[in-house]
Amino acid sequence: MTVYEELVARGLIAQVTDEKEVAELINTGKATFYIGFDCTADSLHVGHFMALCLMKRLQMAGNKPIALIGGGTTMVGDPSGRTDMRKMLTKEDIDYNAECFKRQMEKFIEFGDGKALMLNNAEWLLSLNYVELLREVGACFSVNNMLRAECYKQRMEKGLSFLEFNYMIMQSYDFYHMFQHYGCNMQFGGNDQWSNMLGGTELIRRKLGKDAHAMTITLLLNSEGKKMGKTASGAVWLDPNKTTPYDFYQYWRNVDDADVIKCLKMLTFLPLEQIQEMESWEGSQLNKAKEILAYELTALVHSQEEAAKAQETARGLFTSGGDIANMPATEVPAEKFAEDGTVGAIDLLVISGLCSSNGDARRNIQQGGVEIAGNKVTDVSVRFTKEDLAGDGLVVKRGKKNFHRVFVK
RNA sequence: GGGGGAAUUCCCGAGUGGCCAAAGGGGACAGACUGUAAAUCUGCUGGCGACGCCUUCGGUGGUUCGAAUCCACCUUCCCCCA
Repeated sequence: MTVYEELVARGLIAQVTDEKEVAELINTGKATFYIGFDCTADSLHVGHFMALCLMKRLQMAGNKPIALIGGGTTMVGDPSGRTDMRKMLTKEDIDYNAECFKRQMEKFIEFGDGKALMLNNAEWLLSLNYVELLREVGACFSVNNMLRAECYKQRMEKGLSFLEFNYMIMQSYDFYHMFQHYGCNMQFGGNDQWSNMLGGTELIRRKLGKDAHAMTITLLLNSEGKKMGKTASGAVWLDPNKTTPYDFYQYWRNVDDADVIKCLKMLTFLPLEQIQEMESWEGSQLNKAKEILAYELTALVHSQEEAAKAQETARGLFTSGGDIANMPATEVPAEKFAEDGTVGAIDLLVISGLCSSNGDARRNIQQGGVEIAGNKVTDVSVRFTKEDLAGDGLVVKRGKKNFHRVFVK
């Protein structure tokens, strides 16, 4: 099976400019391709992870990846897939974010020995001269065509600033620039980037009369058509300080039945044959597949060790007995104890972060959703002593899946 | 540049002087049922030392006993004309 065939089989490919040529290039290791990452946050998330995996797959096949950090494009802000304008980030924020991205990427892609490049488009975009750019590049773009692009269409109702309108031009210029200076002949990106990417191939054709290629990665959507990797509280981050390995593991452990196989194919490096075998699994058997998915991804993003820890903790909590050593834990500060040396159940819920306020904690208790040390708490006014919290402390549980250990030293 | 309209709690969206912590829906959360799944049903959804108090309806001032609601100015967005 060729690399390209494998990508197709895994469901990773959404659109390509010219299937035959793209397949030929990447199968023979002749592609120098780039994927752009705009630094809108201080950590990469699952969406980026997919892109990094793709880079890795292609790198293993002998192609040369360029990870492009969008220090320049982030100054403009990509309107694709957005219904409103992004918050404008300061130069300092962007630089900081770019630094964070860089560190995280180095864990996934091997950059030594010219095996891969990491570039920052701030390098060439920020010094562009406006009028010069308009004449050089602007003349190659048709506003009529741009307005027809999917990424702008949905903004026609809510409004689109001129700043954002230029995003496509910036991204196209990136490709044009790297085509000339780094021999970059292909661009990959999320499917929502398609029109921006075509802007680049078109620009290269017009300015240089040469062919460049583009390929988009299928967006990872769940069975309800929503982007995966998002929780109520935001994205699932790769930075362990923003999303702990345990939470990361749990996110994948909890995907819908309908999405497990797709995730395994698209996100893990497990051989396809092995995944195909799992496809025949049904009902509660799928739980096994979810565990594999969660373990594999946690191992890839964090480490084998972290994955094993998360798995052990989860098994302990959800099945029997349980190893509470790796459960998220918080020390109860001395000032939280009343004069009689006790803390209330409500305080413990808030201190542990399981509930956002006293009211929230009260509500959860009243609805029968709280357990402390294995006993259901039904009385809002239950209190605990320092002795109760000594040693390993107490395991506080909110709902079915949220555990936290609280203790005193 | 001229004219018209909009901004409400996590989101959508009612509310046009007291009955408003603010209808309804979505989402989230909790319970039952389950497989750490889905579907369904139920509850719940600003904060607090909680029959009370405090903060909230784009911002700042004002009118009033009383303002999400009225007035002025400002900010942002939409639509029409240029």
